[in-house]
Amino acid sequence: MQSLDNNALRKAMSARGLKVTPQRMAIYGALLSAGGHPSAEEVFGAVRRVLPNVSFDTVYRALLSFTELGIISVHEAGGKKRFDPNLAGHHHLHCMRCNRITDFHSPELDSVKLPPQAGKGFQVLSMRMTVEGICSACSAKNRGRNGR
Amino acid sequence: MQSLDNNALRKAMSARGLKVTPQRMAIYGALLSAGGHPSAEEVFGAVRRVLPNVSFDTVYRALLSFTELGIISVHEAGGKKRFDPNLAGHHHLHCMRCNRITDFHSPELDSVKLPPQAGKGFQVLSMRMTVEGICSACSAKNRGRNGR
DNA sequence: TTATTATATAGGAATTATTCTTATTTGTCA
DNA sequence: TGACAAATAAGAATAATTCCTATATAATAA
Ligand SMILES: [Mn+2]
Ligand SMILES: [Mn+2]
Ligand SMILES: [Zn+2]
Ligand SMILES: [Zn+2]
Repeated sequence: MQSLDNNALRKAMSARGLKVTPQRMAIYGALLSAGGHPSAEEVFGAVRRVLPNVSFDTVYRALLSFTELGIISVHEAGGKKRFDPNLAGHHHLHCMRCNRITDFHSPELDSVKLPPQAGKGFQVLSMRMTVEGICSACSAKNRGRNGR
Repeated sequence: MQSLDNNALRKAMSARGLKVTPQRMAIYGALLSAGGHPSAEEVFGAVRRVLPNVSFDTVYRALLSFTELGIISVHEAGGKKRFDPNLAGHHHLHCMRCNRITDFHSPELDSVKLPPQAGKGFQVLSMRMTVEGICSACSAKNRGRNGR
């Protein structure tokens, strides 16, 4: 998983006039350590273990700022935002039952070009495939109850 | 745009034990007439012109039911759900500024297969590419103010 | 180092989208 | 037609996100 080291993180922030605060450093670190695609609430929980007085709003705003900087990305799933520090180009499996999001890589997908008439004047920032379905854990649960 | 006629709609509902109510029929119709990828609020506004006493909750629940039936789809964008009656396989451009969602078609994308290790035990229901960026209208706005 | 100042933060309130509750109504099926 | 599970309207409740304001702090320049 490709992400920024502390130095590159500081640089990314100051390059855009954002102050380098202990909160922001810790929040990025917490996002990494949380693993997967955590919600703001989950990142908040993780940061709290390092900075017990950080506020939820600060965490939320920092995550949105990071997104603006383009150093993380965000997905909306299950009615909430999920944050993703993985800078490597990749795609996602999204379970409609438990809302778990899993990465996958596909050189084939990455090389697809947009039909030219599609993006007429549209400035592309990212392209990602989202595969919706039911994860194996959730299918397993049902097997016991319903059948299938 | 591929969608259901009244008859197919009735059939889809009763096939799954859902009652065919005037509200549901009107809500589906309103979703079609609203055009594009309306929010629940927007569909509500459209239905109201036909059934002035329908409640927001009824609209919202109907849209979720339709999604479960698989006769419409949902996208989360800009913090809210956006509903899509277009049954034809297609993909989306999503403007990060105004949250406008635009369809595009791509046989190339549709033919891409998942890397086999990706969906290990994952039951795929749909695959769609989301292209994020800035639409031409939003870029135009900025040209006046900032430059770019 | 110190003073200056634009930003950022904590804490809590407000807002917005979504979901729930309850009393009443209505499709569906026998 | 009659029984009844399911659906609806209306409004309350909840959950996620955003806003407000007083205080604190990182960055910058002297
Ligand atoms: Mn990811
Ligand atoms: Mn569409
Ligand atoms: Zn799952
Ligand atoms: Zn736009």
